Amino acid sequence: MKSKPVTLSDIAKILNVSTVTVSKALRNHPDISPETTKKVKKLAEELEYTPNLIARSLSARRSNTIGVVVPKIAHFFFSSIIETIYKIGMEHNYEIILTVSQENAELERKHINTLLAMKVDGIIISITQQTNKYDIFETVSKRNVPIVFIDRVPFLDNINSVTIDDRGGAFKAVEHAIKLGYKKIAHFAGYTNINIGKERLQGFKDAMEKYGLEINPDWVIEGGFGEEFGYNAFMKLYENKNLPEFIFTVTFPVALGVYSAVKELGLRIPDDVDLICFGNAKIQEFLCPPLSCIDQPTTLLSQHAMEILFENINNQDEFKPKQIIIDTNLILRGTCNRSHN
Amino acid sequence: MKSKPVTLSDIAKILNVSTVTVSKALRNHPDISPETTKKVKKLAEELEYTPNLIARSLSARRSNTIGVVVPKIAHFFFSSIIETIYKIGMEHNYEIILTVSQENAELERKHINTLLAMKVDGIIISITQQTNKYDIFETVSKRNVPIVFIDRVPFLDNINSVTIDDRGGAFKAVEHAIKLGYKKIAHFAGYTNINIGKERLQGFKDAMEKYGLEINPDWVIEGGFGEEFGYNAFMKLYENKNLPEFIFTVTFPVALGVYSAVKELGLRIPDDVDLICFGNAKIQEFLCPPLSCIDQPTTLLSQHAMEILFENINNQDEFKPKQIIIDTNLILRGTCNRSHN
DNA sequence: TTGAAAGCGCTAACAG
DNA sequence: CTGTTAGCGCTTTCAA
Repeated sequence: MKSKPVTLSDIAKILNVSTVTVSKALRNHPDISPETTKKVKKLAEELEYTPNLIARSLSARRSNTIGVVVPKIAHFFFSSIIETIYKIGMEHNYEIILTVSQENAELERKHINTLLAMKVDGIIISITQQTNKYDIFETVSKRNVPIVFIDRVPFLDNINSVTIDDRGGAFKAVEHAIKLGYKKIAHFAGYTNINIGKERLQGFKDAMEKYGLEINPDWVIEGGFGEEFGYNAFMKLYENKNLPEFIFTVTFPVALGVYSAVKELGLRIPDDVDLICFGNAKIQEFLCPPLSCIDQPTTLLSQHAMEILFENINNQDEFKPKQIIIDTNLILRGTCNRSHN
Repeated sequence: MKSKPVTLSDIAKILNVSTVTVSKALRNHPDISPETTKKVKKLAEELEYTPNLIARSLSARRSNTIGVVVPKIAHFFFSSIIETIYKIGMEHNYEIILTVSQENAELERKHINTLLAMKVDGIIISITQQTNKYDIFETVSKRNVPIVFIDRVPFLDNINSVTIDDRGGAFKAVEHAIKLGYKKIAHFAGYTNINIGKERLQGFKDAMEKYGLEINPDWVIEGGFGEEFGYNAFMKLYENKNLPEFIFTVTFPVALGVYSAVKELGLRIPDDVDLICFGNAKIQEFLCPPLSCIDQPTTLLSQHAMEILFENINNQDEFKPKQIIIDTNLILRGTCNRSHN
């Protein structure tokens, strides 16, 4: 027995009131008397009425929906970011519409357009590693849709952004390595055309400079945020017989790639080469040896982003863009944790 | 300069045609002459027209949207399932509306209702570990919304489902352990009120029985699919001085919990206790020692689920529910991989 | 090949 | 407190 959904006017007819009354009653509008409200709600329940959110959005000009764009889902960092966004969204009665750019700027652009077309009330985005044209973001604000950038943000002023203190965090990591006695320090640097890559590289340089260590250009390698990059970069150094004593990697996956290469080559961490990465994941504790890292508080990141977004949504007019930078923590585990001479 | 979105009728007015013509032209409807179509499209582009998907959905009675409900996101298994669903959805021009039940049946129910209210064209769901009332699923089909269950499915006939061969996979794992010479074998079993728990337990029993090994009830422990469960279960056995030689865990996170406990207790894997888990994740290679497992092909899972869903969507009427069961592979790494006497 | 009419289900604004 | 009117932006008949 298939049935088509009951509507406001179905209820209205039965109760001999107007659809408006039903609509208001269902939304607890103070206009409506308690008895009427109760009557309406009772019947709605009996009839298993579900509001048509599409119709509601169209007429109310707000969808109670937030669009999210991330480069990837199955990823320690992003899946945790997303999870928090979902939780907070739910608490605020917002539905989340998540899209995945797959690190592809073209796709990212397409998703943003879709989100606009879906009339989301706001957008949270972490841009791809190749995003370098920013006009789509202008389209968004021309459309009056609040947007907040999170972690991976464009080089733009006057935007809402929540980022990690990438530079400071990187500095912390490298400084720690230096204090342990390491001198031949490499940085596997991701892509520096995007803020996180650029800033982390800068933090690395800051530390090297502060302690008067020379930066060997062969040991500052760009090329990605994923495992393959870490693997390849390490392999290349090995083949060139040019291994550093220590590596600071731009992300956890890159470090994983190093683990992979090291293992394959029969080397040992931290004896043959030691390392630390930017980005925390619980699983690091279980690695061999447990990987030390710079923690980026993902929950905080998402919380701030959502908070700003909601403020902006409810304040369209006189809202001034906010930039928040979140502090990092050095987490020491098996690597980067014993002195070296 | 904020602007409000241009609509069909804006374009229609300028071109001196009707909105219908514009609407059709934009959708390449054969009704419209090539020239008109071209003209319309050109102007639409110039004006940066974006269709209002909400309005479209309302009038077309289909949203081109698929609802997804999963228990968790930041989880090796689910994040990979989700990622594939997104990819496939995009290829078919469907938007995915993902919701997270947080292993909470009440929330799950709420999300399903929201998805119905959002008029999704179909639903893919992996149920929570506590879902035991199935009436909401009847509501879904009464509403004529195709639904396919994936991996964690209700005990119901005549539904679309794509599952892993949990029983067979568990059997494989335990059989392998037995052949290695293990006799004192435990199973950390999750919850058996749900198919994956029940079937994996059954597979464990099958193997034990086939090889004439006795099942020690103290070694078959229920209680969850997460790390804490694995940790606690192992700790309890240890305190009772009742450790098995080998543990088959119902999921990867449970195995991680065991690693955690083992490490804390100063024991060694696989010498003091060996193990294998159901569920594959690349990261297992990097554990200490690398964890062997039963691989569940997540991509296949999602692919089949999406395929069935699309078939069902495009075939509303004479569609017969399909059940697909996917085979598993034994993946041997550092654990469960050397003979024992 | 085009368009007029009607309506999807709901809500905002205003009047009673 | 309740209802009338109007319309959100689009698509689906169906007639011209």
